[in-house]
Amino acid sequence: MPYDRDKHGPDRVVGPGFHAEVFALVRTIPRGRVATYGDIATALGHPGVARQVGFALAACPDDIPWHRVVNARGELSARADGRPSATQLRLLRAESIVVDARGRITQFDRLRYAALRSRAH
DNA sequence: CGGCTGACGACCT
DNA sequence: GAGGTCGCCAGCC
Repeated sequence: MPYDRDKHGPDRVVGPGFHAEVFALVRTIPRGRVATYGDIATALGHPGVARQVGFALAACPDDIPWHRVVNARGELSARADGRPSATQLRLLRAESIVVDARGRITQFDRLRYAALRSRAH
């Protein structure tokens, strides 16, 4: 899915090129591992803009492993319809990541990609 | 200009 | 654990 400003908003958050930086970082998350929106924001030097990271991922290209990004509680974030993405769930399970009935990733702490964890300060 | 809205999150009851 | 508050940024009334 190509970037569509009308549907996905500005390709500019906390400065020009924010979306591209988010995509580049998400691409580094290994198969079978996950990261949080906040981890991405903090790693880019902008702790606190986790929401904007989510916004950016809504517009990401197909070759970005966006499904490996979940919220800080290790759950698949809800979409506009109030429910998590079935596609995200399928892609995660395809990587042997276990998601329980409430949408939470089992062993989240262990699967969280260390290289992107809160390196702020 | 003012208020509302998000694939969020840290804090406080 | 379940709720509520507030900060975050840009777009759109």
